Amino acid sequence: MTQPTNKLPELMGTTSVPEPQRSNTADRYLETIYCLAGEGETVRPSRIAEWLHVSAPTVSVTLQKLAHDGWIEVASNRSVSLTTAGESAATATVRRHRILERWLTDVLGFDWVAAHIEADKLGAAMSDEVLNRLDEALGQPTTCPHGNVIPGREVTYGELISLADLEPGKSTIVRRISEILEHEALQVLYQLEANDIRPGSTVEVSPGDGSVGAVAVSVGQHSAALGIDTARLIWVEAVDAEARPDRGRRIVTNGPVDHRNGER
Amino acid sequence: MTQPTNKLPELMGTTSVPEPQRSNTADRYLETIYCLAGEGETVRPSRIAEWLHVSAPTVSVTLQKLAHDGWIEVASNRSVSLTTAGESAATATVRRHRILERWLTDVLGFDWVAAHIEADKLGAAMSDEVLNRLDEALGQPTTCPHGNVIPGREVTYGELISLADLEPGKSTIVRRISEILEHEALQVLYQLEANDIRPGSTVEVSPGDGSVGAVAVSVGQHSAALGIDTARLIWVEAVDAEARPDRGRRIVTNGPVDHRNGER
DNA sequence: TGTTACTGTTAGTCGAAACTAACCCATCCA
DNA sequence: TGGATGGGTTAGTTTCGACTAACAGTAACA
Repeated sequence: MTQPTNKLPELMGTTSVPEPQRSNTADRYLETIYCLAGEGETVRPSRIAEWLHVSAPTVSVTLQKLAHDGWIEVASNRSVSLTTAGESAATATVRRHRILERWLTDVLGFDWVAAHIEADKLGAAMSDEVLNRLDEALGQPTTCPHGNVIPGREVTYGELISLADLEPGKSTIVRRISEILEHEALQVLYQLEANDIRPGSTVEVSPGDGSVGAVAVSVGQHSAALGIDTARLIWVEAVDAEARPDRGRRIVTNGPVDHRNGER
Repeated sequence: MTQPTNKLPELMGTTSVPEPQRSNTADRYLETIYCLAGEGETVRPSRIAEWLHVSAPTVSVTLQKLAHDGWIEVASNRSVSLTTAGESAATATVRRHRILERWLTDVLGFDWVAAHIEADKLGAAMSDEVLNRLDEALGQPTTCPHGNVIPGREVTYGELISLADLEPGKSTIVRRISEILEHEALQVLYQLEANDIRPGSTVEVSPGDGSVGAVAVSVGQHSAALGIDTARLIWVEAVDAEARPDRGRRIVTNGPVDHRNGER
């Protein structure tokens, strides 16, 4: 919708420059850039196109506009990063999405996939005021249902490693499932939930040796085989914590950002 | 937003004709027509323009499209009415709006005006599934906060008359505040709520005789003066019920529609 | 070194939904 | 009877955000 008519002026906040108004579309792009960067990927136009299911030219033009309006910067190698303003806009949108997911799963009983889809739709339409009251009613949760930290909140746990790197035979706790699945493999996300592979679950990689491109994990009573690409997107507590007491408990304020991966 | 891309096909429901898809804009027009007709007004293009705060040509073109798609019919005297399909689409949208208003006021604590504005934004983005679960969580309310019946629900009470027609000195119960205020005088709506003139409140018209274009009413301890145009939009229980036992209790399924007003 | 593949941009188009300007037509009243 | 007045429509424009087609630059490889 594009009617500027029944738009109430939001007079609260600073008295400085009247922040250029972002469209819903702009918010979706900023959110995408934020999430991709948070997953440790180099953010390129092609990746954004894939993530948002739009064409490359569309991304190209939109990025120009976002750069012109001061939300992002495009480096000479075409990699995209958020400006300070862009970052703060993005965190607001991400926060919105994650709180909504919590509401949809915890209060209304939706599964992860449905909650993600609905949160996407609702996020664009919900005012900050409604969101804040919802947040309060939910008891100010710290993470989304898949364990991604809600910006502004803090979560305490040990160092995280990918499930793909977990030593077989040792059990540990699932902490976070990457947002990448939400955009590229919803059916996988659905199956993880159905197999009870979720934040807080205790998992163990079975010491089977013949696995090729897959890991066998057991969760509670049952077991499941995961593709290695999927396992890489599931983050669990490192089990050698007591061997390295210097690492100890760690406070995470914005998701376990890990830039070691570099590009894919 | 206008991307047809990430649109999930809704395969549930009947196997008949694939109902032409309505845009959010179409829904807003249908809702408007439904409400105006429900208030007993003749629905004309100019009225719709006023209600939605858009220009006359915009309405003209949109109505042509709606008529072409079979949602409405335009009579030779330019009055607009809903087809069966249009009616059912409109009731769905109105239901959505009223349930959302209930949630926003009862659960999140918003005032009537804020709730109306937010419900407008959210209604367009919320899927039926989310709405239904919300409805259930709310205990399937029968009316919106101002007493307008949620389509599909039933409410039982006596015959309604306008507060402007209430005999002075007799006290009665407020049942419904017209939707017209939501679109044309939000500040009045706000003041009514602040003065506790709301469904369920007991009111009495003070027998002052010198009033010109206004009525003085008392609600509980305090009193307030209402413009006659406002009083006409507040519906209360008729007090002569026992004098006419044949009228008795009445079941209202879709708001106390009253066509006697004709045009304004 | 030259072809191929990948990535990205430019140019042009489309549809939705709003707008203004200008015209059409009926009614009312002097 | 002949203007004003007001409601409605037609025509044409704008903005947003998507698209396709076509072109440009760089890297890989034969």
